[in-house]
Amino acid sequence: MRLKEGHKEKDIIEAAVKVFAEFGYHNAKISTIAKKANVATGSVYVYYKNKEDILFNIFDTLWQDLFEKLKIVSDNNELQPDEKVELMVDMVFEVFSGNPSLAVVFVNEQNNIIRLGEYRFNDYYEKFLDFAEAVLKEGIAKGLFRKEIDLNVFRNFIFGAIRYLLHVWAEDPKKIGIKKISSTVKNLLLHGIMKHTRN
Amino acid sequence: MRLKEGHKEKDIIEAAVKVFAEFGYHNAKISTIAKKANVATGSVYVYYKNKEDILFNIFDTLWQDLFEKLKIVSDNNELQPDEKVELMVDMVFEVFSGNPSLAVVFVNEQNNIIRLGEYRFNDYYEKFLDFAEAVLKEGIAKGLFRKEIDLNVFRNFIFGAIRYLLHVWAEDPKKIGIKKISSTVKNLLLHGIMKHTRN
DNA sequence: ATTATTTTTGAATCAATATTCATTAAAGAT
DNA sequence: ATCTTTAATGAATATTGATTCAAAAATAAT
Repeated sequence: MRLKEGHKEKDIIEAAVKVFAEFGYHNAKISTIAKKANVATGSVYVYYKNKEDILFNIFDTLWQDLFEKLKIVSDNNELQPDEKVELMVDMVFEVFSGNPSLAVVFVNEQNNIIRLGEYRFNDYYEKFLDFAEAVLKEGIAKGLFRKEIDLNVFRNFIFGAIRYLLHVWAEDPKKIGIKKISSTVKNLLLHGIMKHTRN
Repeated sequence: MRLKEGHKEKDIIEAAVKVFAEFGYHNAKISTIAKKANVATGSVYVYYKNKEDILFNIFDTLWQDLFEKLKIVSDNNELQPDEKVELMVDMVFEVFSGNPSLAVVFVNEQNNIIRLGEYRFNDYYEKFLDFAEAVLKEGIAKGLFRKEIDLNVFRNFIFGAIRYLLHVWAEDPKKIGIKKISSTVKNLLLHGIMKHTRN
């Protein structure tokens, strides 16, 4: 018997994240990924069924990570809804903060993933938005948030805004600090841009 | 002499928008576009240099349209900054309201376009964000908007949120009305989600 | 009606690259 | 040391689809 040597499986995924981020899924060559992972082209197929399987793997891991962390915030009954919103925003940025390439892939390939027809990703994604919606609902129930906000629009609004800022940040992490981004997002989300003269 | 018959040029673009929206740029076949435009495959190359030229054309037209309309709002000195924000949001949704496929392409292929290395699109895009930034600045100068908001984060925040909602709407236009979306966006943007207890 | 010019056509070409697979290498078992 | 089993390799294969181009069709001019 011979054991698999090293961390090829992980090496390949990590290389793939970088290559997908740089070239985009469709322009990323398996041979480039293999080279970056210090592995032969054929070896990629020992560990993954095909190219899309690699992408799916990246997203699976990512979503699972996001959920796990989101759930901790969501389930914490000590927190007020507005604090939850803040922590959730922080959390998302935190997940990506060490890995800009992953953020780029997450944002850019979302639609590919859905088009490839793997329904589990729709589910992940729905579940994720449900968290956002639940917090808003809780805030409204507690009389803390304004009830005129449409829940469905809200959850996509926040998702879209964050997703995009993640992308902007990831394309050039030195340009704007992730701290500055997340604090502005939280601020905008809770209070909007206007000075408040009304109740 | 023989004249070009019909509106092949336009037919091809319109078919391409639909096909790109359905399959994504990379999975869209020229032959499919040709078929949908009632034209032979080769004819596509009479009117457009190649596949990316078609995509560029779509974006060129779109950005020009967006600018033109944005400028009218931006230049109107009768309007208060908050009114401008509202009108700008309306305007963007309006541009796409008759053509969901166009919205899908706009959102999904943005990164492709940038990766294809055509710098004019970066310029379009920067200029577009500058409008948003200018309005915020004006509002702050007039004491209407809060000055803590980071301009750079703001402009990407709003762009990302709208872009994404456009996408959600376009994927299933019957699901949420575009009116409901834009009014919620305006509301969220100006006032945030919290009831206001502070100044 | 014939000719000249331009458009349209779609099958053939060509390039790119994902995937396969026969071969080689390594590790453990005997 | 030899054998067995699994891992790793990368050149060869196969597919896909963008692009080309020689031929056909349409129109206008003569």
